[in-house]
Amino acid sequence: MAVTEETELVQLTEILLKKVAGFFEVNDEVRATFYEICTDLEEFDAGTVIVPQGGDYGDIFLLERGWVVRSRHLENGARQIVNVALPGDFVAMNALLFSTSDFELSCKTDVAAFRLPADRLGNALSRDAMLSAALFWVNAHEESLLAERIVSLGRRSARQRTAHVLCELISRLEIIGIMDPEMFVIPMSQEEFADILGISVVHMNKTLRTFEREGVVSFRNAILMVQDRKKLEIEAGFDNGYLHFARREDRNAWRPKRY
Amino acid sequence: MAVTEETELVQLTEILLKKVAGFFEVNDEVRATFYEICTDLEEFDAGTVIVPQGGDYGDIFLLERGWVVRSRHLENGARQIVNVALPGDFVAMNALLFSTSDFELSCKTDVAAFRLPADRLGNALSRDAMLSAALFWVNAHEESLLAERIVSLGRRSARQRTAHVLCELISRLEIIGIMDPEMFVIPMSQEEFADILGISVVHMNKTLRTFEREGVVSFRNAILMVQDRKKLEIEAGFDNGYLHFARREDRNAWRPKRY
DNA sequence: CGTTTAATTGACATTATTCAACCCGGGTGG
DNA sequence: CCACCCGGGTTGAATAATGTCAATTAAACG
Repeated sequence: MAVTEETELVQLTEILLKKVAGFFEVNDEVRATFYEICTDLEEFDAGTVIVPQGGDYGDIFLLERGWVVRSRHLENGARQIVNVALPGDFVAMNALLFSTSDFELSCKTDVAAFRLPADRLGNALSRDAMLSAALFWVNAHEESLLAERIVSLGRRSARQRTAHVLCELISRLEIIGIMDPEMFVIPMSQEEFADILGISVVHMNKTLRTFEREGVVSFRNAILMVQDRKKLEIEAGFDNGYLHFARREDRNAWRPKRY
Repeated sequence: MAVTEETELVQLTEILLKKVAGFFEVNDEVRATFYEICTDLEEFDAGTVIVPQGGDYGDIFLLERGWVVRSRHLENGARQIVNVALPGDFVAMNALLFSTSDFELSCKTDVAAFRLPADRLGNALSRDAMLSAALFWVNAHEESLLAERIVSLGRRSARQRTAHVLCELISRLEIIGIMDPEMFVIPMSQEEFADILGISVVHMNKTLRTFEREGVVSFRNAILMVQDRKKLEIEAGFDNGYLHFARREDRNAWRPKRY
C-alpha cells in the first residue's frame, strides 16, 4: 500500500471514528479493524451514478470526500432525495443484505470513498462484535435523520422545512469539522433542495429569496451564508438532539467485555 | 416460567423468525438465543404510552400482539406518525444506544410484547454475531419503510399516499400471516391515518370516501375492505420490492462460520 | 461570444387546509 | 328507558399554501 494512501486512510477513518467515539471506546484494536477493511480508496467524478435505481448493489462505500445522494425517480418524472451522505457516512450499506437498490446513488461532487467489499465486511462483522456495534450505531443515527425528515415532510411548511434542512446540514457539517460558523459550501442546486424537501423548484426559490430578504440566510452559488442562525433555528423548530451526539451512560454493557 | 408463557413465546418468536428466515438460516441454536432473551411477556392497554416524547427510554420490546405507533408532537399541536410497529417488529430499539426518545411510543390496541432488557440484549449482541446480523437486517428493513414513506410524503399526492400506505399495511399484514385477502382489521382512526400521511383529517376523509365511491377500497370502523387491489396498487405506484423479502444469494458470508 | 443550465418572477391553477355545521352510534347518568 | 353527551365521521364553503406555466435574467462553460 502506498504511503499516500495510508495517510488518506487515517484521515478518513478519523472522521468516522470521531463520530463513533462518543458511543464506543475507540482504541488501537478497533482502529486496526477499520484499517483492515478500508484498503481500496476510489475516486468518482461529480455526477457519477454509483448504483442506478433498480440496479444491482455492488460493494459498500465509506465516504471520505464529497457528497453522495440517495434518490428515487418516479414514473411522472418527479424525484425525491431520501438522504445525503457526507464524509464519514456509509453509502449503500444495504448491499450487505439486499441484491437490488430501490434508489439511485449518485455523486453530487467529486468523491473519494473506500470500497468495502460486501463479503469482507460481512466476515468482519461476524467476527468482531465491536464493529457490529459501531454499524448498529451508524444505522440508528441514519434512521434518526430519516425519521426527522418524515416529520418535516409531513407536518412542516415549505418555509419550515427549508430552515430545518439547512439547520441539519449545518450541524452535520460542524460535527465532521467544518469550522466557519457563517459560511458553508453546499454543493446543491435549488432543484436538488426542492427534491429533498418535496416542493417545487419555483417555491424553493421564492422561499430562499424570502429568507434572504429577511436577513436570515442567503444561498447563492452553492454557498450558504448564515446571517441569523438563531432565527433560522426558531423558524425550523430545530432541536439538534436527534443527531444524537450524546452517549447513553448506562449502556456500556454492549461492548466487547474487555473494554 | 409458566407453560402458557412458553407457548406464547414460541408463537411470537416464530413471527419474527419467519421474517428473518428469508435471509438467515434459523436453526435450533438461533432459536435458543431468542428464547434466552425473550422471557418477560408484558401486556399494555390500548392507549398506553410506552415511552413519552422526550422521556427516557427503558428497555426494548418485541411486539407479539397489537399495534404500536411512533409519533412526534409538534409545538403547533400537529402530530406526525413516523412508523407503525406490527407483531414481530421491535419497539424502542434505540434504547440500546440513546438515552431519551425524540418520539412518543404508544399502543393503538391492547398489546403484548416481550421486554428485552437493554443490557441483556446488548450483552447477547456482543456475544452472538448471528443475533447482530438479524438485528442488522431488522434495521435495514425498517429503514426501507422510512425511505419509502419519505418518497410518499415528498412526491405523492394525498390520494396516492393513501393508496400507498394501505398497500404497505396490507402487504405487511400478509407477511405476518393475516390470511383474508379482502378484509383487514386496521385499528386506526382517520385522524391517525392523516397523521401518518401528513394531511388533514378532512382531506383524509374525503379521499377515503372517494376511494369508496370508486369501488377501490372501503374503510369503516377500523375494517378495510379491499374491493379492487389492482386499482389500489396502480394508484399508489406500489411496488412491494422495498419490503425486501427476497434474499441476496451471494451474501452468505455474513453468518457465523459454522453455518 | 453563443449555448446551455440554473435562478427569478408574475400570473394563474390546483391542491389541501380551515372553519363550521351536522350526523351517528355508544356510553352514561338520571 | 331515555336524554344527553362525546368522539369520530361527513360535508360544503371559504381560505391559504403550493404547484404549474411561461417569460426573463443571470451564471457557467466551452
